[in-house]
Amino acid sequence: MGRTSTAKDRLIDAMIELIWAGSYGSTSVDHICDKAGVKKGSFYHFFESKTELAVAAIEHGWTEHRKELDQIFSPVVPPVERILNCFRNFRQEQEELFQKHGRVLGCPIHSLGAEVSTVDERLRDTLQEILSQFIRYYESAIRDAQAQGSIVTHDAMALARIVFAYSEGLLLHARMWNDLGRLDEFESGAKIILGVKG
Amino acid sequence: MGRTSTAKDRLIDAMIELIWAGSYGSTSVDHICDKAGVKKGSFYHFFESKTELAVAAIEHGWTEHRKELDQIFSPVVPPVERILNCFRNFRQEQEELFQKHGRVLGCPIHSLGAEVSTVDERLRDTLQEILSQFIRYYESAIRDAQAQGSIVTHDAMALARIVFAYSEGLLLHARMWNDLGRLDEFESGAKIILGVKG
DNA sequence: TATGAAGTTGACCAGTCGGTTAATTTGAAA
DNA sequence: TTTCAAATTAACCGACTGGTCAACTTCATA
Repeated sequence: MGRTSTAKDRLIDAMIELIWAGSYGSTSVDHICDKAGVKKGSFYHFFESKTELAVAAIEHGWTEHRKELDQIFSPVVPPVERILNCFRNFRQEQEELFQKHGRVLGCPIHSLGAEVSTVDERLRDTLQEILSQFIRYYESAIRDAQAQGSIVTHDAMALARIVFAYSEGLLLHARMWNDLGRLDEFESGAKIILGVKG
Repeated sequence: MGRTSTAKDRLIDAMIELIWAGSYGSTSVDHICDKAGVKKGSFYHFFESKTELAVAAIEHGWTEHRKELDQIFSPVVPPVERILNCFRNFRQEQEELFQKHGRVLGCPIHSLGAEVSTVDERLRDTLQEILSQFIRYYESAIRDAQAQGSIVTHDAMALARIVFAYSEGLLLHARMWNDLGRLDEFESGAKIILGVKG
Protein backbone atom coordinates (compact mmCIF):
# COMPACT_ATOMS: atom_id res chain seq x y z
CA MET A 1 0.00 0.00 0.00
CA GLY A 2 1.14 3.52 -0.75
CA ARG A 3 3.53 4.37 -3.56
CA THR A 4 6.96 2.87 -4.13
CA SER A 5 10.30 4.67 -4.43
CA THR A 6 13.96 4.18 -5.23
CA ALA A 7 14.98 7.29 -3.31
CA LYS A 8 16.32 5.33 -0.35
CA ASP A 9 18.70 3.35 -2.53
CA ARG A 10 19.74 6.44 -4.44
CA LEU A 11 20.61 8.14 -1.17
CA ILE A 12 22.67 5.16 -0.04
CA ASP A 13 24.56 5.04 -3.32
CA ALA A 14 25.25 8.78 -3.25
CA MET A 15 26.44 8.61 0.35
CA ILE A 16 28.93 5.82 -0.29
CA GLU A 17 30.36 7.56 -3.33
CA LEU A 18 30.70 10.96 -1.67
CA ILE A 19 32.30 9.60 1.51
CA TRP A 20 34.67 7.48 -0.51
CA ALA A 21 35.68 10.30 -2.82
CA GLY A 22 35.96 12.84 -0.02
CA SER A 23 35.25 12.43 3.66
CA TYR A 24 32.34 12.27 6.07
CA GLY A 25 32.89 15.88 7.06
CA SER A 26 33.09 17.12 3.48
CA THR A 27 29.85 15.32 2.62
CA SER A 28 26.85 17.48 3.48
CA VAL A 29 23.23 16.42 3.50
CA ASP A 30 22.61 18.92 0.70
CA HIS A 31 25.32 17.37 -1.46
CA ILE A 32 23.94 13.91 -0.88
CA CYS A 33 20.45 15.05 -1.80
CA ASP A 34 21.65 16.82 -4.95
CA LYS A 35 23.58 13.77 -6.09
CA ALA A 36 20.69 11.43 -5.37
CA GLY A 37 18.13 13.77 -6.91
CA VAL A 38 16.15 13.75 -3.68
CA LYS A 39 14.75 16.66 -1.71
CA LYS A 40 15.89 17.12 1.86
CA GLY A 41 12.42 16.47 3.19
CA SER A 42 12.54 13.03 1.59
CA PHE A 43 15.98 12.43 3.04
CA TYR A 44 14.59 12.77 6.54
CA HIS A 45 11.55 10.73 5.59
CA PHE A 46 13.84 7.76 5.00
CA PHE A 47 16.65 8.38 7.50
CA GLU A 48 16.71 9.74 11.02
CA SER A 49 19.98 11.57 10.54
CA LYS A 50 23.11 11.86 8.44
CA THR A 51 24.77 9.34 10.76
CA GLU A 52 22.00 6.81 10.20
CA LEU A 53 22.35 7.11 6.44
CA ALA A 54 26.08 6.59 6.77
CA VAL A 55 25.47 3.45 8.83
CA ALA A 56 22.98 2.14 6.29
CA ALA A 57 25.32 2.96 3.42
CA ILE A 58 28.31 1.28 5.01
CA GLU A 59 26.31 -1.80 5.95
CA HIS A 60 24.89 -2.04 2.46
CA GLY A 61 28.34 -1.78 0.94
CA TRP A 62 29.63 -4.48 3.24
CA THR A 63 26.74 -6.81 2.41
CA GLU A 64 27.60 -6.44 -1.26
CA HIS A 65 31.31 -6.90 -0.70
CA ARG A 66 30.77 -10.03 1.37
CA LYS A 67 29.26 -11.78 -1.63
CA GLU A 68 32.53 -11.33 -3.49
CA LEU A 69 34.58 -12.33 -0.47
CA ASP A 70 32.65 -15.55 0.00
CA GLN A 71 33.65 -16.53 -3.53
CA ILE A 72 37.24 -15.36 -3.22
CA PHE A 73 37.73 -17.22 0.07
CA SER A 74 36.09 -20.40 -1.13
CA PRO A 75 37.78 -23.45 0.48
CA VAL A 76 38.22 -24.79 -3.05
CA VAL A 77 40.91 -22.17 -3.73
CA PRO A 78 44.43 -22.73 -2.33
CA PRO A 79 44.56 -20.76 0.95
CA VAL A 80 47.44 -18.38 0.20
CA GLU A 81 45.90 -17.73 -3.20
CA ARG A 82 42.68 -16.64 -1.46
CA ILE A 83 44.44 -13.83 0.35
CA LEU A 84 46.36 -12.78 -2.74
CA ASN A 85 43.22 -12.85 -4.86
CA CYS A 86 41.40 -10.78 -2.27
CA PHE A 87 43.90 -8.00 -2.70
CA ARG A 88 43.99 -8.41 -6.47
CA ASN A 89 40.27 -7.82 -6.27
CA PHE A 90 40.90 -4.63 -4.25
CA ARG A 91 43.38 -3.47 -6.83
CA GLN A 92 40.95 -3.98 -9.67
CA GLU A 93 38.20 -2.14 -7.83
CA GLN A 94 40.57 0.73 -7.09
CA GLU A 95 41.50 0.85 -10.75
CA GLU A 96 37.87 1.26 -11.77
CA LEU A 97 37.39 3.97 -9.16
CA PHE A 98 40.52 5.68 -10.42
CA GLN A 99 39.15 5.75 -13.94
CA LYS A 100 35.94 7.29 -12.65
CA HIS A 101 37.30 9.79 -10.12
CA GLY A 102 40.88 10.32 -11.27
CA ARG A 103 41.95 9.39 -7.77
CA VAL A 104 42.87 6.31 -5.74
CA LEU A 105 40.22 6.22 -3.03
CA GLY A 106 41.49 3.46 -0.71
CA CYS A 107 39.30 1.71 1.85
CA PRO A 108 36.25 3.75 2.92
CA ILE A 109 35.82 1.81 6.15
CA HIS A 110 39.35 2.63 7.11
CA SER A 111 39.24 6.31 6.12
CA LEU A 112 35.89 6.79 7.80
CA GLY A 113 37.18 4.99 10.88
CA ALA A 114 40.17 7.28 11.17
CA GLU A 115 37.94 10.31 10.82
CA VAL A 116 34.96 9.57 13.01
CA SER A 117 35.95 6.97 15.57
CA THR A 118 36.54 9.50 18.34
CA VAL A 119 33.51 11.55 17.37
CA ASP A 120 30.60 9.31 16.34
CA GLU A 121 30.19 6.11 18.36
CA ARG A 122 27.31 4.79 16.32
CA LEU A 123 29.38 4.89 13.18
CA ARG A 124 32.48 3.62 14.96
CA ASP A 125 30.63 0.55 16.25
CA THR A 126 29.38 -0.23 12.76
CA LEU A 127 32.87 0.01 11.29
CA GLN A 128 34.37 -2.07 14.10
CA GLU A 129 31.93 -4.87 13.49
CA ILE A 130 32.65 -4.94 9.76
CA LEU A 131 36.41 -5.00 10.22
CA SER A 132 36.07 -7.76 12.81
CA GLN A 133 34.14 -9.83 10.30
CA PHE A 134 36.60 -9.09 7.53
CA ILE A 135 39.61 -10.29 9.42
CA ARG A 136 38.02 -13.71 9.88
CA TYR A 137 38.42 -14.37 6.16
CA TYR A 138 42.18 -13.89 6.51
CA GLU A 139 42.28 -15.92 9.70
CA SER A 140 40.67 -19.04 8.32
CA ALA A 141 42.70 -18.89 5.11
CA ILE A 142 45.86 -18.66 7.20
CA ARG A 143 44.80 -21.63 9.31
CA ASP A 144 44.19 -23.67 6.16
CA ALA A 145 47.55 -22.66 4.75
CA GLN A 146 49.27 -23.70 7.97
CA ALA A 147 47.43 -27.03 7.98
CA GLN A 148 48.78 -27.79 4.52
CA GLY A 149 52.22 -26.57 5.54
CA SER A 150 52.55 -23.86 2.91
CA ILE A 151 53.30 -21.01 5.31
CA VAL A 152 55.04 -20.34 8.62
CA THR A 153 53.44 -21.69 11.83
CA HIS A 154 52.68 -18.65 13.95
CA ASP A 155 49.47 -17.91 15.82
CA ALA A 156 46.93 -17.61 12.99
CA MET A 157 44.99 -14.80 14.63
CA ALA A 158 48.15 -12.76 15.13
CA LEU A 159 49.27 -13.33 11.56
CA ALA A 160 45.87 -12.33 10.24
CA ARG A 161 46.03 -9.09 12.19
CA ILE A 162 49.46 -8.29 10.83
CA VAL A 163 48.46 -8.89 7.23
CA PHE A 164 45.26 -6.95 7.82
CA ALA A 165 46.92 -3.93 9.42
CA TYR A 166 49.51 -4.01 6.66
CA SER A 167 46.90 -4.06 3.91
CA GLU A 168 45.06 -1.10 5.42
CA GLY A 169 48.28 0.86 5.71
CA LEU A 170 48.98 0.14 2.05
CA LEU A 171 45.51 1.21 0.96
CA LEU A 172 45.93 4.47 2.84
CA HIS A 173 49.28 5.18 1.22
CA ALA A 174 47.80 4.48 -2.18
CA ARG A 175 45.11 7.05 -1.39
CA MET A 176 47.52 9.63 -0.03
CA TRP A 177 49.95 9.34 -2.93
CA ASN A 178 47.18 8.77 -5.47
CA ASP A 179 49.28 5.86 -6.69
CA LEU A 180 47.80 2.53 -7.75
CA GLY A 181 51.30 1.08 -7.97
CA ARG A 182 51.54 0.97 -4.19
CA LEU A 183 48.92 -1.75 -4.20
CA ASP A 184 51.17 -4.05 -6.23
CA GLU A 185 53.50 -4.27 -3.25
CA PHE A 186 50.96 -6.35 -1.35
CA GLU A 187 51.78 -9.57 -3.12
CA SER A 188 55.43 -9.67 -2.08
CA GLY A 189 54.67 -8.04 1.29
CA ALA A 190 52.06 -10.62 2.22
CA LYS A 191 54.39 -13.43 1.20
CA ILE A 192 57.11 -12.04 3.46
CA ILE A 193 54.74 -11.71 6.41
CA LEU A 194 53.24 -15.15 5.93
CA GLY A 195 56.58 -16.81 5.22
CA VAL A 196 55.23 -18.43 2.08
CA LYS A 197 57.31 -21.48 1.20
CA GLY A 198 58.66 -22.30 -2.25
CA MET B 1 59.11 47.05 17.33
CA GLY B 2 55.43 46.51 18.04
CA ARG B 3 54.23 44.24 20.82
CA THR B 4 54.97 40.53 21.25
CA SER B 5 52.48 37.64 21.54
CA THR B 6 52.21 33.93 22.23
CA ALA B 7 48.89 33.67 20.37
CA LYS B 8 50.43 32.03 17.33
CA ASP B 9 51.90 29.21 19.39
CA ARG B 10 48.71 28.82 21.38
CA LEU B 11 46.78 28.45 18.14
CA ILE B 12 49.19 25.83 16.86
CA ASP B 13 48.98 23.84 20.09
CA ALA B 14 45.18 24.01 20.13
CA MET B 15 44.97 22.92 16.50
CA ILE B 16 47.15 19.85 16.99
CA GLU B 17 45.22 18.74 20.02
CA LEU B 18 41.80 19.23 18.47
CA ILE B 19 42.66 17.47 15.22
CA TRP B 20 44.25 14.62 17.10
CA ALA B 21 41.34 14.17 19.48
CA GLY B 22 38.72 14.56 16.77
CA SER B 23 39.20 15.29 13.08
CA TYR B 24 39.92 18.15 10.75
CA GLY B 25 36.27 18.47 9.88
CA SER B 26 35.12 18.43 13.49
CA THR B 27 37.62 21.15 14.38
CA SER B 28 36.16 24.57 13.67
CA VAL B 29 38.02 27.87 13.70
CA ASP B 30 35.80 28.96 16.59
CA HIS B 31 36.75 25.88 18.63
CA ILE B 32 40.42 26.49 17.99
CA CYS B 33 40.11 30.12 19.04
CA ASP B 34 38.19 29.23 22.21
CA LYS B 35 40.77 26.64 23.18
CA ALA B 36 43.68 28.98 22.46
CA GLY B 37 42.02 31.95 24.15
CA VAL B 38 42.36 33.97 20.97
CA LYS B 39 39.78 36.05 19.13
CA LYS B 40 38.98 35.14 15.57
CA GLY B 41 40.35 38.42 14.27
CA SER B 42 43.73 37.49 15.76
CA PHE B 43 43.52 34.06 14.19
CA TYR B 44 43.38 35.62 10.74
CA HIS B 45 46.07 38.09 11.69
CA PHE B 46 48.47 35.17 12.15
CA PHE B 47 47.19 32.66 9.61
CA GLU B 48 45.77 33.01 6.14
CA SER B 49 43.29 30.21 6.58
CA LYS B 50 42.34 27.15 8.59
CA THR B 51 44.37 25.04 6.16
CA GLU B 52 47.47 27.16 6.71
CA LEU B 53 47.19 26.77 10.47
CA ALA B 54 46.85 23.03 10.03
CA VAL B 55 49.99 22.97 7.88
CA ALA B 56 51.89 25.03 10.44
CA ALA B 57 50.64 22.83 13.29
CA ILE B 58 51.57 19.59 11.54
CA GLU B 59 54.98 20.88 10.57
CA HIS B 60 55.62 22.12 14.08
CA GLY B 61 54.63 18.75 15.55
CA TRP B 62 56.91 16.97 13.12
CA THR B 63 59.85 19.23 13.93
CA GLU B 64 59.41 18.36 17.60
CA HIS B 65 58.99 14.66 16.92
CA ARG B 66 62.11 14.55 14.77
CA LYS B 67 64.23 15.50 17.72
CA GLU B 68 63.11 12.37 19.53
CA LEU B 69 63.53 10.25 16.41
CA ASP B 70 67.11 11.41 15.90
CA GLN B 71 67.91 10.11 19.36
CA ILE B 72 65.95 6.89 18.98
CA PHE B 73 67.57 6.10 15.64
CA SER B 74 71.08 6.94 16.77
CA PRO B 75 73.62 4.65 15.01
CA VAL B 76 74.92 3.81 18.48
CA VAL B 77 71.78 1.76 19.19
CA PRO B 78 71.50 -1.76 17.68
CA PRO B 79 69.45 -1.31 14.46
CA VAL B 80 66.51 -3.62 15.22
CA GLU B 81 66.31 -2.09 18.67
CA ARG B 82 65.94 1.34 17.07
CA ILE B 83 62.75 0.32 15.30
CA LEU B 84 61.38 -1.40 18.36
CA ASN B 85 62.21 1.59 20.56
CA CYS B 86 60.53 3.90 18.10
CA PHE B 87 57.27 2.06 18.54
CA ARG B 88 57.77 1.76 22.30
CA ASN B 89 58.02 5.52 22.20
CA PHE B 90 54.73 5.70 20.29
CA ARG B 91 53.12 3.45 22.84
CA GLN B 92 54.23 5.61 25.71
CA GLU B 93 53.01 8.77 24.00
CA GLN B 94 49.66 7.13 23.30
CA GLU B 95 49.44 6.14 26.94
CA GLU B 96 49.87 9.72 28.05
CA LEU B 97 47.27 10.90 25.56
CA PHE B 98 44.94 8.18 26.80
CA GLN B 99 45.27 9.43 30.35
CA LYS B 100 44.46 12.93 29.18
CA HIS B 101 41.64 12.26 26.72
CA GLY B 102 40.37 8.86 27.79
CA ARG B 103 40.95 7.71 24.23
CA VAL B 104 43.66 6.19 22.08
CA LEU B 105 44.30 8.82 19.42
CA GLY B 106 46.62 7.05 17.00
CA CYS B 107 48.74 8.88 14.45
CA PRO B 108 47.42 12.35 13.52
CA ILE B 109 49.33 12.44 10.23
CA HIS B 110 47.71 9.22 9.22
CA SER B 111 44.18 10.12 10.34
CA LEU B 112 44.40 13.54 8.74
CA GLY B 113 45.78 11.98 5.58
CA ALA B 114 42.88 9.59 5.29
CA GLU B 115 40.42 12.44 5.79
CA VAL B 116 41.76 15.25 3.64
CA SER B 117 44.02 13.79 0.98
CA THR B 118 41.33 13.88 -1.71
CA VAL B 119 40.03 17.26 -0.60
CA ASP B 120 42.89 19.55 0.42
CA GLU B 121 46.06 19.31 -1.67
CA ARG B 122 48.06 21.75 0.38
CA LEU B 123 47.58 19.65 3.48
CA ARG B 124 48.08 16.40 1.60
CA ASP B 125 51.43 17.55 0.22
CA THR B 126 52.58 18.47 3.73
CA LEU B 127 51.60 15.08 5.10
CA GLN B 128 53.21 13.24 2.20
CA GLU B 129 56.51 14.98 2.77
CA ILE B 130 56.51 14.13 6.48
CA LEU B 131 55.70 10.47 5.93
CA SER B 132 58.41 10.27 3.24
CA GLN B 133 60.91 11.60 5.75
CA PHE B 134 59.71 9.26 8.46
CA ILE B 135 60.16 6.10 6.47
CA ARG B 136 63.83 6.93 5.95
CA TYR B 137 64.49 6.25 9.63
CA TYR B 138 63.16 2.71 9.18
CA GLU B 139 65.03 2.27 5.93
CA SER B 140 68.48 3.09 7.26
CA ALA B 141 67.94 1.04 10.42
CA ILE B 142 66.96 -1.92 8.25
CA ARG B 143 70.03 -1.49 6.07
CA ASP B 144 72.24 -1.45 9.17
CA ALA B 145 70.53 -4.55 10.51
CA GLN B 146 71.08 -6.34 7.24
CA ALA B 147 74.73 -5.30 7.16
CA GLN B 148 75.28 -6.88 10.55
CA GLY B 149 73.27 -9.92 9.49
CA SER B 150 70.63 -9.74 12.20
CA ILE B 151 67.61 -9.76 9.87
CA VAL B 152 66.50 -11.18 6.55
CA THR B 153 68.09 -9.81 3.33
CA HIS B 154 65.24 -8.34 1.31
CA ASP B 155 65.18 -4.97 -0.43
CA ALA B 156 65.54 -2.52 2.47
CA MET B 157 63.18 0.06 0.99
CA ALA B 158 60.49 -2.56 0.46
CA LEU B 159 60.87 -3.91 3.99
CA ALA B 160 60.71 -0.40 5.42
CA ARG B 161 57.48 0.23 3.57
CA ILE B 162 55.95 -2.97 4.87
CA VAL B 163 56.85 -2.24 8.48
CA PHE B 164 55.68 1.33 8.03
CA ALA B 165 52.32 0.44 6.51
CA TYR B 166 51.88 -2.19 9.18
CA SER B 167 52.59 0.25 12.00
CA GLU B 168 50.09 2.76 10.62
CA GLY B 169 47.45 0.09 10.32
CA LEU B 170 48.10 -0.89 13.94
CA LEU B 171 47.84 2.69 15.14
CA LEU B 172 44.53 3.06 13.37
CA HIS B 173 43.13 -0.09 14.92
CA ALA B 174 44.24 1.08 18.35
CA ARG B 175 42.32 4.32 17.70
CA MET B 176 39.23 2.60 16.36
CA TRP B 177 39.04 0.07 19.20
CA ASN B 178 40.30 2.55 21.77
CA ASP B 179 42.68 -0.18 22.86
CA LEU B 180 46.28 0.48 23.84
CA GLY B 181 46.91 -3.27 23.94
CA ARG B 182 46.87 -3.41 20.14
CA LEU B 183 50.11 -1.47 20.12
CA ASP B 184 51.90 -4.24 22.00
CA GLU B 185 51.50 -6.46 18.97
CA PHE B 186 54.04 -4.39 17.07
CA GLU B 187 57.05 -5.98 18.71
CA SER B 188 56.28 -9.51 17.56
CA GLY B 189 54.80 -8.30 14.29
CA ALA B 190 57.87 -6.32 13.33
CA LYS B 191 60.11 -9.26 14.20
CA ILE B 192 58.08 -11.51 11.92
CA ILE B 193 58.21 -9.04 9.04
CA LEU B 194 61.91 -8.35 9.43
CA GLY B 195 62.79 -11.98 10.00
CA VAL B 196 64.75 -11.16 13.14
CA LYS B 197 67.25 -13.88 13.86
CA GLY B 198 67.87 -15.46 17.26
C1' DT C 1 -12.63 3.13 -8.81
C1' DA C 2 -12.18 4.82 -4.23
C1' DT C 3 -8.98 5.12 -0.45
C1' DG C 4 -5.33 6.07 2.52
C1' DA C 5 -0.57 4.83 3.35
C1' DA C 6 3.63 6.20 1.62
C1' DG C 7 6.42 9.38 -0.98
C1' DT C 8 7.36 14.24 -2.32
C1' DT C 9 7.94 19.07 -1.96
C1' DG C 10 9.65 23.72 -0.78
C1' DA C 11 9.69 26.88 2.61
C1' DC C 12 11.61 27.44 6.91
C1' DC C 13 14.60 27.16 11.32
C1' DA C 14 18.37 28.50 14.51
C1' DG C 15 22.98 27.79 14.67
C1' DT C 16 27.51 27.45 12.73
C1' DC C 17 30.81 27.76 9.07
C1' DG C 18 35.27 30.11 7.40
C1' DG C 19 36.52 34.56 6.83
C1' DT C 20 36.65 40.14 6.92
C1' DT C 21 37.01 44.74 8.76
C1' DA C 22 38.09 49.01 10.99
C1' DA C 23 38.96 50.78 15.23
C1' DT C 24 41.68 50.30 19.28
C1' DT C 25 45.33 48.93 22.59
C1' DT C 26 49.84 47.64 23.58
C1' DG C 27 54.77 47.74 24.54
C1' DA C 28 59.69 47.31 22.39
C1' DA C 29 62.96 50.17 20.58
C1' DA C 30 64.65 54.79 19.30
C1' DT D 1 59.16 59.74 26.66
C1' DT D 2 57.67 59.36 22.26
C1' DT D 3 56.50 56.54 18.36
C1' DC D 4 54.44 53.32 15.43
C1' DA D 5 54.51 48.48 14.06
C1' DA D 6 52.28 44.73 15.68
C1' DA D 7 48.59 42.58 18.36
C1' DT D 8 43.85 42.63 19.89
C1' DT D 9 39.06 43.20 19.72
C1' DA D 10 34.07 42.94 18.63
C1' DA D 11 30.91 43.42 15.40
C1' DC D 12 29.76 41.71 11.09
C1' DC D 13 29.24 38.89 6.52
C1' DG D 14 26.82 35.61 3.37
C1' DA D 15 26.79 30.93 2.70
C1' DC D 16 25.88 26.77 4.46
C1' DT D 17 24.96 23.32 8.35
C1' DG D 18 21.77 19.40 9.93
C1' DG D 19 17.16 19.14 10.66
C1' DT D 20 11.73 20.18 10.72
C1' DC D 21 7.16 20.58 8.98
C1' DA D 22 2.62 20.88 6.98
C1' DA D 23 0.65 20.68 2.68
C1' DC D 24 0.38 18.02 -1.34
C1' DT D 25 0.74 14.13 -4.85
C1' DT D 26 0.92 9.50 -6.15
C1' DC D 27 -0.38 4.82 -6.87
C1' DA D 28 -0.81 -0.25 -4.91
C1' DT D 29 -4.35 -2.46 -3.01
C1' DA D 30 -9.01 -3.70 -1.59
